[in-house]
Amino acid sequence: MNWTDERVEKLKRLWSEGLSASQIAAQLGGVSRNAVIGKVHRLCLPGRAKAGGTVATGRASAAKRTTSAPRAPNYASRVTTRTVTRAVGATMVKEEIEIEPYQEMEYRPASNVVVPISRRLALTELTERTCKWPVGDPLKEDFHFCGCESPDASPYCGYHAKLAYQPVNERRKVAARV
DNA sequence: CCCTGATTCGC
DNA sequence: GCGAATCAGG
Repeated sequence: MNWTDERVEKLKRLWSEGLSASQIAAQLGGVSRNAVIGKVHRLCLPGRAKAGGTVATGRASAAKRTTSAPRAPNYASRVTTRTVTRAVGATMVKEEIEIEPYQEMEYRPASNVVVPISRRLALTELTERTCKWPVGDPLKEDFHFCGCESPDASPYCGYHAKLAYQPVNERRKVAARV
């Protein structure tokens, strides 16, 4: 991939906006985060103030809110927290969300299925262990992938794996020709 | 183990 | 100039 003027400009912009090298690499496409960092140095762009890891974000003050119903006292408060970073226009949004394994306390519908919350990842941001279940219309802007954590080397999270590998189980296979 | 940026050095 | 490998850290 060539460092065209456009790409260099985009690099400068995103870097100044505080995006990480890997995220910039993802947005540019076709380059690694190392390439981005190397380019940043060659351009003599100002490095990150404090080296090593995350730029200071107001994580403490930012979103850490209890979104769901109160837990039953019996359940251990197993709360999965996950840090989601995404670029929204010209702003980096870094928030910590809480995902509770138990959707409801006692009210359990017949089908006890926990629908995962999509992380809305772009194609370039998928990794080995993110769910690659596509969501939405690929031709539209808001197309994205589930992006939830997928166990082992599975291409999908637990929920979407069930969907993916469940051919005709739902109903009794009337026309079972296999 | 996931991630971050920084540096080096062969190409 | 480029970027993978490596280093150093959270």
